[in-house]
Amino acid sequence: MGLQKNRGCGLLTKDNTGERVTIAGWVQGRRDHGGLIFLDVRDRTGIVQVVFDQEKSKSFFDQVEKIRPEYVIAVEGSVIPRSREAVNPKLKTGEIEISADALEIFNPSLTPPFYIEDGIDTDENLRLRYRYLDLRRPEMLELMHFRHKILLETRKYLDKEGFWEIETPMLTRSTPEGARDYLVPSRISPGSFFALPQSPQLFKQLLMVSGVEKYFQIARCFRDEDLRADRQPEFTQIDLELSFSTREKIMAIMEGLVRHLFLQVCGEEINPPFKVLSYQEAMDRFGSDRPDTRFAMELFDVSEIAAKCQFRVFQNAVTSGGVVRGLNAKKCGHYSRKEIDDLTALVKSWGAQGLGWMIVTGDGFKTPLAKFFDPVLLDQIREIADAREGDLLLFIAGDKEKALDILGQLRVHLGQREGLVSPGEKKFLWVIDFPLLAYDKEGKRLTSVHHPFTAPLEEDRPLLASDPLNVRSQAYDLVYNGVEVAGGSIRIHRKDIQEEIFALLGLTPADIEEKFGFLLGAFQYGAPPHGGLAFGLDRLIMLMAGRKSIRDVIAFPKTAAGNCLLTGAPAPVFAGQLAELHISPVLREDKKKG
RNA sequence: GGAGCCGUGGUGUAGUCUGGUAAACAUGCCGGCCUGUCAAGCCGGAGAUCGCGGGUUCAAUUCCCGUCGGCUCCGCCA
Repeated sequence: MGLQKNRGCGLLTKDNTGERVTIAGWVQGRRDHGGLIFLDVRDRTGIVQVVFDQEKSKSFFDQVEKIRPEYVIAVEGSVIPRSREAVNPKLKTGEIEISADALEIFNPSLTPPFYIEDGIDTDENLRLRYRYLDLRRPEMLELMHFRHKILLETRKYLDKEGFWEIETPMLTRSTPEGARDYLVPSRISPGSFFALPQSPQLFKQLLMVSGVEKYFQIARCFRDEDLRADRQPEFTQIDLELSFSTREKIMAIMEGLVRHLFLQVCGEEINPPFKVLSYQEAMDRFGSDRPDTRFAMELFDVSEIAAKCQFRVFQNAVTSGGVVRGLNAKKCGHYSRKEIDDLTALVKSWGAQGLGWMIVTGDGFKTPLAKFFDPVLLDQIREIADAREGDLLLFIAGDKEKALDILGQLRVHLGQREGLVSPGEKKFLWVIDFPLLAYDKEGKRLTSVHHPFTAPLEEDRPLLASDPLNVRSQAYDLVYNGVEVAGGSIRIHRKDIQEEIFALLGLTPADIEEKFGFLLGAFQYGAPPHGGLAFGLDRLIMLMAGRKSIRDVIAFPKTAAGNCLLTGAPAPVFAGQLAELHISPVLREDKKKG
């Protein structure tokens, strides 16, 4: 390599005027005037214009004429100011240009399949197949840089707080519960498999038993479930755990981390402590365990009033143990019948029986329900709903959990539709006191709401035996603008309680011994009280960067079908490889290819 | 596992509903001219069997069925 790059293209300014510099990068574009050729040269710092004059560049001007977009070149020259008319205010470096007197072409380039520039609207298929070109686009490179800064500042902050970064195995054992595992066959132990970790959960608890006291890891996690815009099969967590702490202390440290990241990486001030809501309150007020509190529109309960009205659907809901809850879509009284019908269809798609509605007018309510409510009841509704002229009240009747959930979704839908969220607004809050267990109707058994290692609230422990579904846990979720970005809990550190939980989850003593014997064993040798939390790093970065897809902040993401279009993974392997691993594929008839 | 949307020169789209000369526009690409452009300009040119397979029809980019790929959502994600 002849020419040695010594400057970033985008960093040159008129302060560099007169300097001899060597820049190197990719050709963004060319403007060929015959005897005068302009090239825009781009590297990760930005773009600078290089000018080649036929007279001055005689010895290599024929080379310059061959240069096309995305060629990789180096140019040596002097930084010269542009004349006033020639200044380009759109470029950071627009006040200067480089007058070239030496050129090296490192590599030509085919015409790229899409434009290497920001804001392209190209089939994602192509972007993923040519991911190396997609990442070359400045906005994508900047996202990678952004991600780097968040990782760096995370490490700085946690180090300062006394956390040690410790790596845990990627090849570990499959455990029941939770997501489907990615399995890795063992060559040395025929018929046995490793699993890729869904999270380093058990290892970090063992590190607490080991006396590490404060651990963290930027941990890659794997879950073999279907994908979403904000879900990839392999993803990264900021995972941490500490001993001798409390829920409140852990939450405070995390608030410090979030504040540090926003300040150092985005230059924005956010002010902990964050609001704390109990799960019950979050559900009652917002119909969600991850409420978006950037706008109000809180839910209200009209069950008692509904019980007294003549409308069968409402009456029946309440008498059969359910509820009638509602929300007030402020100033939406102008919605047409069709718009309300569309909302009805929407809530039906979420499982509602129907949608009750009342438009608040100057002299009462416009509603098909009018005949079922006497005026006293309507007045009560008006008060509970804080109904003013021009408002639209919406009601869902049914099972409490379902009604709340549907109203919660409806609330978010209306919030977006009505533009109630002001751009740039940031709302963090904690949700605590989750139920420890939930009933799985399909499997007809109890499952962990968080995970099986989550400690119950001390005061609820007696209920474990008598009323397990009403036991609350010492779990906490961090919610950012209606998205769960982190979750954690104080863990169980006693063998007997852990065994009790496993038993509630339907594991037999033999299962427990086989799958979790190592954990329970560790608890017998002085396990300290401990707890921790994990951030969904990709999701956090996505939100901080204002992106809609997690794929934008992952260098080499998978498609919705879990494929890598760049490498073609997953792919068949040679029969010999399978034989070595003592496995053979058994394809169902409908899954066979070719 | 289910639902919806999308697939037309390299790229982005139009055409498809209402079948009819095998396809239009922009940009990119190639060649020529051009010494102050930065979305350079002017002139010329090449480039698509309309994702793939089957069906209906005298005739299919267009209608039907299937399939593949991408995206979004539900289920799933302790």
